[in-house]
Amino acid sequence: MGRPPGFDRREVLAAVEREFRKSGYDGTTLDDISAATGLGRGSLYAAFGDKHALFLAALGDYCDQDEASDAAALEGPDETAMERLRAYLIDSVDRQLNDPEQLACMASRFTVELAGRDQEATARLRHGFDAQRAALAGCLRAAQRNGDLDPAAEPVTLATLLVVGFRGISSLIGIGLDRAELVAVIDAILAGLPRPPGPRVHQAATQEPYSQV
Amino acid sequence: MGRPPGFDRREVLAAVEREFRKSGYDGTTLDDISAATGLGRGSLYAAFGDKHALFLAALGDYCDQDEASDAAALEGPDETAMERLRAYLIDSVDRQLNDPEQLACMASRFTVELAGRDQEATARLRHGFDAQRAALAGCLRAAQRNGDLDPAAEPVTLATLLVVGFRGISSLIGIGLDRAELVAVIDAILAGLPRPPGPRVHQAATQEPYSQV
DNA sequence: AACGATCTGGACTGTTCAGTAAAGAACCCT
DNA sequence: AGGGTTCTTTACTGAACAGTCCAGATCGTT
Repeated sequence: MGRPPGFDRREVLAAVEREFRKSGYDGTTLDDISAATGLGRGSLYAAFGDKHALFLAALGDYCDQDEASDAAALEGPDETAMERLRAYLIDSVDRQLNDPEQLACMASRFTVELAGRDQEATARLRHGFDAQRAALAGCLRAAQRNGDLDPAAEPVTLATLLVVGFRGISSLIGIGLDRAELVAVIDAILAGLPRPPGPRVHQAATQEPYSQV
Repeated sequence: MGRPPGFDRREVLAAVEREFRKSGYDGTTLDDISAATGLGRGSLYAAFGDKHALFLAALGDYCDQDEASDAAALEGPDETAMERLRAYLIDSVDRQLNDPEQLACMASRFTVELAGRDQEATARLRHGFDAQRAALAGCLRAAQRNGDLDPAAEPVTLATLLVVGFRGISSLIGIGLDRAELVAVIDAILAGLPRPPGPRVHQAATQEPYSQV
């Protein structure tokens, strides 16, 4: 038994992830990572391998956490499914807006940057997309059971629509859309989800959002 | 009067744009650009300035064309406004899917990559966003005049929603969503736009899309 | 307390990068 | 047809890059 590592793997990967997220894959140098983590290049290579392996480790760690937190945020009783959906979207906007540098999430950024170029990263991102969509579809099914959503609607298509909205919003925050506009878009998306047919008259333009902030 | 340039500026900028779009700003080298355009580094520097200026020129040229083609595609009689809207979204998907490398559009890519880092590029991208949104809002107002859309709805918010969808779809093509899924999402977005209140009963989940492919 | 295995960090290497400069080729005008 | 101006290409430069290596520090074990 020799000397144990003097760093926490999760903490290091979080710092690495942030660097990559800030400057992109090509724009991040090992010196940047070394400065951000406080580890020398030798330590980084010994612990994680080369730059690409280090990136994949950070991406994997990020996706794991993201998938778990998405599932947790969208899990719950059928009665509040629509509220969870709205809170999930608003929260993701707020998290990015409150970020000191308003960086887009790892998934939004690297889906665009690495598609068709880094197969391993793309595969991991695809898995993350499937997980996010599945969590959203589960929440939509709960809403259907509660009578908030048309039971004839296809949950996976609507979940894909929500991920599309999520990614689109995440990328557009970068050019300076403000919170009020984004919240209005989120409410317009949710207002457009198909309501169940029945006695309640649908008046999309004037209806109340599912919950207020 | 000396020797005139032996290249067409638009053609060169189109090749430059494609290189940047493929590999990103940091990932594109002047050698790549030199090979793609057939021009030496010296000619490029003399004609456009340094790498950043060259990028801005290519971005500006791309945005100019994009803004013009968006405006043209969405202009037309009120009666077919909804059809133009759908055709516009479907066309943009098809253009990207038929691209030999399925590259995301310039705007989608660099909005994410350069936000908070390149102010000049971000300003140009913001201008492009505003133009795209304005063109969509104009088309939505036409749909309102034709009675296809709730006159109480706010066209700019809905136009923002459509840009969000546009950008989200563009980025998600990269991880392998197929055309059928994307068309279903587009139809779900359009089906969710608020219909005018009135005798016609709204049954979102089962209604027909505005036109079939 | 001393040993040995492991971690650590800075120096080193070959490569590639953006940008420059100068020599040579091509073209318009007179 | 020739002169002058502009374009084009090649070779060059200093900096920055990813990745390697090794001497020294650190800690669990015996």
